[in-house]
Amino acid sequence: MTGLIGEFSCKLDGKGRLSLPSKLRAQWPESALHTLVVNRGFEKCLVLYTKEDWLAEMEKLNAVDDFMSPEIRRFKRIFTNGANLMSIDSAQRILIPKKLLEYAGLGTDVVLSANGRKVEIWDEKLYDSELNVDSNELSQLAQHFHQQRKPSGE
Amino acid sequence: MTGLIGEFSCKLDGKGRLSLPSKLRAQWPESALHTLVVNRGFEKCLVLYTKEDWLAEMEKLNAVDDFMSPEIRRFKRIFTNGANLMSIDSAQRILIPKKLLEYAGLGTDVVLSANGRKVEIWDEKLYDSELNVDSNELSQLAQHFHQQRKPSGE
DNA sequence: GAAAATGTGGGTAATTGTGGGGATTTGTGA
DNA sequence: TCACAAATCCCCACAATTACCCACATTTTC
Repeated sequence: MTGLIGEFSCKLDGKGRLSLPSKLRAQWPESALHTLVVNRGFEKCLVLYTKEDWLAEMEKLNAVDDFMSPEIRRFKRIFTNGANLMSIDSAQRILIPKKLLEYAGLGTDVVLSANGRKVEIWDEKLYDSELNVDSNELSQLAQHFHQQRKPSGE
Repeated sequence: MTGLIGEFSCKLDGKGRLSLPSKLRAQWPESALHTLVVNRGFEKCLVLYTKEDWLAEMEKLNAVDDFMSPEIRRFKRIFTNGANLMSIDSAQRILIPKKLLEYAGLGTDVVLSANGRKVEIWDEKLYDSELNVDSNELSQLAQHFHQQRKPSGE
């Protein structure tokens, strides 16, 4: 449940429908497929969860009361963002809302990238350039990661 | 019941009527649709609840005694004041009172954003700018959230 | 290589969204 | 109390979107 794996190339048809690869579907329980949640990602991509996993994410947010401060409300809003419920049709596809298609700049060719409990949906070209690094940059990123990791480890 | 999900683009017609998207309606029991409550939001937006959920919000307020202070009384008054009971018409629309339209600056294009037990109603432009953050600001917000969360964890 | 399962595309019917006419109710001022 | 204007409600009509269905290409499995 917490270890989705896989990278898949798929096509979006003219109606904005995306068929979920069977190898991805197989990693979720049958029942979950009728209540999936898509949302904007922080980068120019979308994120796909089961409803259950999405609500679990939301739990964290709802632990803090709205009355608290404007910043809290804004933060929650930004996170909750464009979440949309959807279910797969008889051909194992989901219909992605227009607004989200635009947000992520999705064309015909897209890539699904599973990781943890979420699946990122990228336009293929953007995905390729996102993953395109030279070794210098990679080692810089690793260093940054290491520094950020320390404080919370204490 | 506690997990409304969805972001919807809708139009307000010239009469101030807003049709509720079917995917939102489907998340409430049929019976609730005839007793919805709209109110001013803390930001420049409106908030929509079922009557049941609204009453639950009121509970929070009533937990604090009126004797406490003038500010308490004023807050309660203002918060309670804007609340309007409404029901959907045969075309699945609600009629939003003029005063509230003005308060939230609602034009033709609005966005409904569901989260938890409430639905926020925003003018589309305001909504877009509310959600538009750069990464610096976002990390500040996240930090703020993190700090607020701690106390309740103890 | 054949059969099964999956991916892709599109047509059509049903549902939903949007707008507006006009009757009824409510509020206001003479 | 009446007349008038404004707001609200109840209809209907059309446009847009979505759900459902089928066909066929492609890939996988045996």
